[in-house]
Amino acid sequence: MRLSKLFGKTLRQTPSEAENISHQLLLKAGMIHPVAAGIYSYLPLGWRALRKIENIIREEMDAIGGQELMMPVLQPLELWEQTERDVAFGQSLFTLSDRRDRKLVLAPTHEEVITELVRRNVQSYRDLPLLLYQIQTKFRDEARPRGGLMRVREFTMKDLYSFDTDEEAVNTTYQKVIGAYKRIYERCGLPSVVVEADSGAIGGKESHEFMVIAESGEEQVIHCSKCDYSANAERAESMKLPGEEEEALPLEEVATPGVKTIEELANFLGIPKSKTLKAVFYAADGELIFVAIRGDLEVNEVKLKNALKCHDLRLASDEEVREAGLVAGSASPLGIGGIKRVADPSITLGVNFVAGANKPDAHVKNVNHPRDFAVDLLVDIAIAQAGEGCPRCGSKLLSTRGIEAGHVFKLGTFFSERLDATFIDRDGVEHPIFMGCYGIGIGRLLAAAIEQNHDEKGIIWPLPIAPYQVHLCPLSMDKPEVASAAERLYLDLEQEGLEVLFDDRIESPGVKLNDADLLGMPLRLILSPRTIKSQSVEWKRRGEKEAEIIPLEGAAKRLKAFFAL
RNA sequence: CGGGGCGUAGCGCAGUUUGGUUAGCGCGCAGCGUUCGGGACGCUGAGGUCGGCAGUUCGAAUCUGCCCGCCCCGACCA
Repeated sequence: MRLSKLFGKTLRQTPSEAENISHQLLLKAGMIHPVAAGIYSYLPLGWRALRKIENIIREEMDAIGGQELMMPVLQPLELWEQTERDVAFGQSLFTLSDRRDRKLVLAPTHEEVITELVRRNVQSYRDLPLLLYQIQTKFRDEARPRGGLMRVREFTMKDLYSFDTDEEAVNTTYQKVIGAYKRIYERCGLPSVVVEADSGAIGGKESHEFMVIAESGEEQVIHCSKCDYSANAERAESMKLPGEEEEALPLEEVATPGVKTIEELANFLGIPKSKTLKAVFYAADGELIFVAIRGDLEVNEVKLKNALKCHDLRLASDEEVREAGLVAGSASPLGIGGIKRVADPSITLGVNFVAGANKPDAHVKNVNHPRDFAVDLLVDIAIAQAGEGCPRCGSKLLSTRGIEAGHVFKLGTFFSERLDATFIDRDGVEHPIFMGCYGIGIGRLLAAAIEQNHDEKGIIWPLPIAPYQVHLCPLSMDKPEVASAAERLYLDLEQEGLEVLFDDRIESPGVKLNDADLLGMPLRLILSPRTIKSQSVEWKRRGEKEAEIIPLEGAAKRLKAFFAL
């Protein structure tokens, strides 16, 4: 490809709208163009990189027996109502009507359609196991798209669906896919870690995410300093620090004028926050819920949502709390009734807690569970924090940030039961099919690859996903001897089947070299009057400091051999 | 959805506080010439509904109201 003809221009200044590095570099290099919030066009270079990633994914999916197919973006809303996932996705689901006023959705994912498809085509255990995948555009009306390609509303995703006869077979498939995913990230130049994850709106039993560890990542990962436990913070468990051991004392009311927060309470009474009980009110699908947790801990809303099995969860407003006859700021599990009470097990770690008195300006000392109050649900709803104990081995937990580059789920029979996808086993008995699903956001993977592979000058493409392998960069293209040598070398390289970006522009060296660094192809070849004189060409790998001079004669063959490795 | 910031040429910005000729600058773009191993220089030139609508005013990029869009933090998010 001749750079002079390439659609898409590099920018000298970084567009001010971009905050994170992959976003800045993709814009600056002319690889993407914004259309609206979270909606991008891919220009030729960006598109080539994206397609390279797709092909790597295809190869790895095919290698484990996956079969590629294609399903529509446009789907009847009815199908989503059957699994109630129209509710689960809520506002993130793009909906529209056709000319007959039929309700349609722009698919955010394809479990419904594929389950329906498999239902029609699988009858027997002999048809299983089955691995089907597609690379397709998906739509999600994200509340806040961000970070360039990191979180967008229209994106390309590879999703693989697995169909097995039983739990055990699913486990085998699951491990096989995890293996393929590891190879994919590795080939894309991305070190990834597998972490336990929440399964969110998709439901299902078990789920793991592939995280690329990066400061710019949206996700918080909690991992053990000793063993291999690691989990997304929204899912992570931990051993909380224990409270003090002491004799349980009788209840005692204390006046606490003006004290509203846990912070103020601890200061006012001169006790640690871990000696208090925090009370929080939530509205779960509209129902007011009382939540208690030890004062030094925070509520993990994902866990709480899962525990309550609700779709919509938010903090209750002061008004809602007041209407229920309760006092925010001095609420207490003591004597509270007519409302669902949920508590974190941390309320049993320690004794003689200080809790609210359910009236203003007062608290109660020496509160103990279950002596003084009962709860309806005692379940882990606490955020795990660095410094706490690993749930497996007890060692110290650490925290880091990561980009979610892939997500795999064991779905069980959620979809197959609702959409009636069954098979007949060896003994003639009908069972629902066991499913798994496995997704990779390709644009996000592209962005993650840049986040991990760049320097202050620009992108450093990992070879397998680079838009072109070679950046042929002749300086002084207006000199006939340079131009003709460059043209010849370009032809030779293309003839060897190499992917070459040929900067045939007549531009100053500074411009050409800086563009080469910005665009970031793995190998840069320089021709100039100097190298022509010695019948040589300069060879430099992007990301390495040292250049090498090789003879012009046979250079194309040598490159071919280099890339064949 | 809550909080904050921003919207003036393809990109980066000034001008808005205190309304007043033809709205500026740098980069980029076009032409000519000189340069040529890390974003060269000179000359000439093109390019703008000042996000939109309405209002105030003799006069609005500038003041007022409403709306739209984009970015960031949070909530949210397979």
